[in-house]
Amino acid sequence: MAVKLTDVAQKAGVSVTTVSRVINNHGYLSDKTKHKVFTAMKELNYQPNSLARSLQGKKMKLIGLIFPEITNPFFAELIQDIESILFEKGYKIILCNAQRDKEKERAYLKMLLANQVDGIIAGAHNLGIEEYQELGLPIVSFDRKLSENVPIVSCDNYQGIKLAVHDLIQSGCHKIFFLGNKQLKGNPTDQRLKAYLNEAENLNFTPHICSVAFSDSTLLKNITIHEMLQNDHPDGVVCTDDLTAILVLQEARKLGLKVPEDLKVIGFDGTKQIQTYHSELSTIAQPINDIAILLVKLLLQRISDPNKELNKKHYILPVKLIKSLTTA
Amino acid sequence: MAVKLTDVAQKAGVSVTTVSRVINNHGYLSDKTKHKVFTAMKELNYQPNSLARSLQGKKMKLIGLIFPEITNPFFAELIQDIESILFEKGYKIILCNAQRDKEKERAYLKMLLANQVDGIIAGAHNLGIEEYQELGLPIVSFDRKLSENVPIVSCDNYQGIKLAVHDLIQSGCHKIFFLGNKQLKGNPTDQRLKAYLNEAENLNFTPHICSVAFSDSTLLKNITIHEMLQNDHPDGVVCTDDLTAILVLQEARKLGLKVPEDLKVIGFDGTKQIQTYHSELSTIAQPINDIAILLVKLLLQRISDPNKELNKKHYILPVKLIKSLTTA
DNA sequence: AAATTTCTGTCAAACGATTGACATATTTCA
DNA sequence: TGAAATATGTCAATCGTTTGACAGAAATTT
Repeated sequence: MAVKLTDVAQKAGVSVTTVSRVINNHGYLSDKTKHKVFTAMKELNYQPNSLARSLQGKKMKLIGLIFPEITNPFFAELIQDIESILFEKGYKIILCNAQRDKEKERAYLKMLLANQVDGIIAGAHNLGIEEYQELGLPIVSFDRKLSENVPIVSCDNYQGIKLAVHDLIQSGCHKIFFLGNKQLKGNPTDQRLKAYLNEAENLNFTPHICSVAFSDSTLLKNITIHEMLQNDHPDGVVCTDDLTAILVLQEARKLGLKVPEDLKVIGFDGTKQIQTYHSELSTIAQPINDIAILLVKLLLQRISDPNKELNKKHYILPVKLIKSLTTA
Repeated sequence: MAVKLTDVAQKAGVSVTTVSRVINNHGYLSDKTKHKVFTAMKELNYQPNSLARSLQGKKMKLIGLIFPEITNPFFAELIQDIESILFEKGYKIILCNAQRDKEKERAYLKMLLANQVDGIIAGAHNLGIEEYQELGLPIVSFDRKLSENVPIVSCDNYQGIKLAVHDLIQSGCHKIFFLGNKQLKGNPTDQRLKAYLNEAENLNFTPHICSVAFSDSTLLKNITIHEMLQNDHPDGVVCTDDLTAILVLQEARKLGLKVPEDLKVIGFDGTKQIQTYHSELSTIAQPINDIAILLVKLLLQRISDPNKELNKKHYILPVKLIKSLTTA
């Protein structure tokens, strides 16, 4: 059985109350007793039972993370950063993999509630707004509108695509395609398509949208991309994520298209991983670490002061164009 | 405040005991009462407090996962698979990112203990054996020897490298380098180097080891790889992971070496991600999903029957050679 | 020496749920 | 009709920890 308060008390030769007082630094305590208790705790390798503590109203120091997947390098890096920052602050994370599955996401929300998490960072894309509203828990969201009183953090999606389009135009492209999700759902990522359409108008080129859903299989995406390249002959493609952009590069290679001479591709996300292992890809880089820092900061703020009005609903962080060395 | 048992009882017009009995299906219960209670639970969106339950000796249904990083696609896919399987069985995971940091790993172990996890799946590489021994918790390990009574799951590391070496020889290579970690620490992955050395002897070629640590930075790895390619002119390289193998491909390209004509490279891991986005890479594929299934199965066995003797200490799963289309 | 401050202990209630003991009511079926 | 089975309720203890009330003891100040 695990070591408990009474064991420590016995070992230190004091009462349980005293041990509890030492741990919580509560009331008068002599250095001698404190020392006795601390050494006893160390010797027994005592860990206070978080569960029992939290029943007393103490914080669990537990945060739920809900993301659609972790194998996507963007989410992996974001999650890793969030985890590191939270660890520094004494929080642990329960990782939830919503997998584009509404039911799973719903089940996860219940579970997080049952486990008394202190708050949730939500980045999944499935559920309607309602379920999040009635949780009564501090929540912050990434790139997703959940409810009026859930702050959103996202990168400057609009500026990102604008940068991408301008870069392609400046590189001499004339037939620029937008490759990504076409559906608008009121989320910040909608700005990507909007930016493309606006810039098409501003810069006077005809918009071409090739629709692939984030959730489409690689196979399906490849077919769509293949058709686009073969039938429509774009000379520039703006993609809404790096992985899809790489598929475009691969299909282009198969078709014997020369990159960047015949075709220029720009991705979106700019993870360290893609930049390291696919440095041939130009991309719009999201400030992943800053996003992580801000998400955590906002969440901890809301945890410590849940009723405070939001000073801001939507935090938009700047993006950066990273040009590939081969395209330069 | 969160809904609790008393609220449900009040709503359903029964006693708390009855509600608890309904939830735990304990004793005699009429369908009518069950129904009343269930509807009350739904209407109030009641979630039993896991913490309070676990104080009663109930399982938390929580598993701690300790891995060195999650941005590596291999770990990302393994973690994702483990998570999915555990979710199906009603378990959640606390994700711990040990980050090659001994202190962080130690802190995590304490934290998992304090949070009353039911068991741990360990894949990190930092700590000495001692700390894991005295946890008094069901543990299973991936690719790592932790203690006599912690079962290990790994792929057939030996066979993997053997397959790789044979393939290179059959493809006509004469100067085959081993690129990976040189230190032997008594872990299953040591078999990779061992297999290489053995096969060098069996197949009569001189072994060349180029040492890069798993934890080296990409920059450092690149320098080492660059020097190896430029100074030693290998015609085949066996890598102990796919990411390093890709670095070799990239450096080779920079040096103007033709792959596979001048140089053949084989990686190790075979993640879906690398296979999708670097299909030019031959690799030894680990059966990630099977590893996940087995890890979970063994852990749950140990949780349900902690004192049962292990029938086996080390489970070795078969690997598969995946040849790239370009090399074929 | 008396008053005050500091320290430690005992005791008990609370957190939310579980569960056994026990009582009582209702139903079932010999 | 009466015994047995079924159904529900009351009450209290328990899990490990926190915390307030209260009581003394020891140390410090006046």
